[in-house]
Amino acid sequence: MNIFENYLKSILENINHHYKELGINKIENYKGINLEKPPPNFDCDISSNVVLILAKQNKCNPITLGKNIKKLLEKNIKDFKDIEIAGPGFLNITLKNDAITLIINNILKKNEKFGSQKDSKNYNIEFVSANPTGPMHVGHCRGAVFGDTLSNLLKFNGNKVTKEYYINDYGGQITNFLKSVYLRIREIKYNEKFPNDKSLYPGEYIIEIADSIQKKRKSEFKNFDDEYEFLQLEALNLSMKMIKSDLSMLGISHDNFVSEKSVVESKTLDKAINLLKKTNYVDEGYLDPPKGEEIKNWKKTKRLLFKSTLFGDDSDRALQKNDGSWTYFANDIAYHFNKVSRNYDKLINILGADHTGYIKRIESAVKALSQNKIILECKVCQLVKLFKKGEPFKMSKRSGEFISVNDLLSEVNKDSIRFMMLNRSNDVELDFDFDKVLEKSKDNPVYYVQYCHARIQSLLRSTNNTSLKQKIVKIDKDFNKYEREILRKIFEWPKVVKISSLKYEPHRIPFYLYELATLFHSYWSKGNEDEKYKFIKNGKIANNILTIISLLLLVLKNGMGILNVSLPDKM
RNA sequence: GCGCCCUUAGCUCAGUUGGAUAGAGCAUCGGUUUUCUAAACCGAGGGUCGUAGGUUCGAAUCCUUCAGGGCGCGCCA
Repeated sequence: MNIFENYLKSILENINHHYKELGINKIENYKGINLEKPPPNFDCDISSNVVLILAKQNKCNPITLGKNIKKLLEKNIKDFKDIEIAGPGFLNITLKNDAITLIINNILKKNEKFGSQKDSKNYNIEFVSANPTGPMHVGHCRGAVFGDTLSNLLKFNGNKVTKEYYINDYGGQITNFLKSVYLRIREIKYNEKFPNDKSLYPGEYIIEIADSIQKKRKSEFKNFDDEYEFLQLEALNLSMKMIKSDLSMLGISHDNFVSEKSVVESKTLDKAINLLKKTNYVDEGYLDPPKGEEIKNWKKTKRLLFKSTLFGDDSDRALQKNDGSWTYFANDIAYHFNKVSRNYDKLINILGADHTGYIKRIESAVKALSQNKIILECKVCQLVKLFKKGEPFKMSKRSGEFISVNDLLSEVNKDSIRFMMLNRSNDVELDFDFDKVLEKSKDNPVYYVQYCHARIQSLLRSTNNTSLKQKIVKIDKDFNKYEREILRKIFEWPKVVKISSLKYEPHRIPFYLYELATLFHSYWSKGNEDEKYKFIKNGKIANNILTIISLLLLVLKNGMGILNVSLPDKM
């Protein structure tokens, strides 16, 4: 039910049926022709640039062509009440009341499907994938909320989505983490001082993990290597438990957890590398040291490389380390080979800004692994900058000074966090001011949207109105200008959903909902100035307003549903 | 040195895959409540869309140049 698409179709059909009379060629190239909501200062329902595009294609005067097309469409499309030619040649279309009534009824019939795009792809979205070396911090939060909301959005459109978490439970960082736990256990048991070593994790939570493990295992903890396997099992388990609990408090749950360790231990890597060797994407070679910071133990020796320069990357990428063991990237290729073999139509990875440099090679790898059949698209969330009392607040995992999601959630609710994290394009840095979020003031846009819902519920309560489930709406009289503005905004909803999912930009949804709420609050307040705009008269709500309210509730529910932000009845 | 992202009102940011007079919030100033929720509304001021070119009926949007800011550039994960 996208009125813009529907009417665009009939307009173009009409023009193509009568192109000779219009003195133009049949339309072959539709690029750029569109229908949209007119700018606020034009009082009409739809506006289109068809004439401008066609005049260009046919090298004729837009105004003359416009007049002819206007005549044609007014005659042939019965939903159009009136067409005006404005500016350089825009068609500004006003719809008949009957047409509007029909559209509204169609929307109400669609109900929770209103705006859905009828896609049916099978997506895999990998997001969060935070190292299991500690709890989630605020920085992880953005990617988490982004990935989850994008998943909801794609599901809303009828796609199948697998939300995936890749557990980096392998490699040096994990050893350092386990060693830290081990040393904390020694600290607890033998009062040994925890060493001041940069490679270790000093955080407070390590002590908790250590304590819980040493209580569970009867052992002297005399040798790190002897305890390794047990520590690995237990400590990683505890870490993941913390992370999952944090995610769940944010309303996020993944469908699939894939462990790097299990990928490494499987034969996937051999298969993937063999395939890439056969297709000539992997070969032995030498690499020059990188241009940035100098690396001490660089050894220019022959090793297996992935030829990502074939895809436009700056350099080929090493698959083997000095000692011949596989690099992180090699393991990641195996993991993505595993993803490719699971037959998704599209893979999406949500990354933090610090991993931008990694995108080219992994996207290239997926192309190579799937013979260009499957596309991996990486979406980057820029940094979250933390502020406390207007002062920048630095945090680092190394020093253990960071604000965990858990700390945050003990003070701010999930709704505010989610809305705040999404109320900005993923391409720009996000200032996250604790004091502002904690204030629960009207500065916080989530309250503004929620309040819109609460006000509507309050209206319905005070008129004992429970019959909002009406299937067919009858319009008693013309909608007033405020109502028409709200209607036009509501008609725009499918387009917002479409663009958001097309570009993987869920932030458009909170912005849209905010604007919608503004129109409602504004209309509501008209009753303060003028009795005739009061919603409740003689204890009843007029049919037109009831209609508007039904539509608003529908869109609020669908929109906030995608964001997974609640809509309280009372505030 | 290279790659990616950003540069729009005093501040923080939207901007519909090229459209009409570039929009919000915050801040500033002024106004609205015997009332369906003031967590709200209305009004005012505030702009060389970083710079310089180009593409065309038309550019904040596309291309190129330069400048400024951020992130990254491992044979770490």
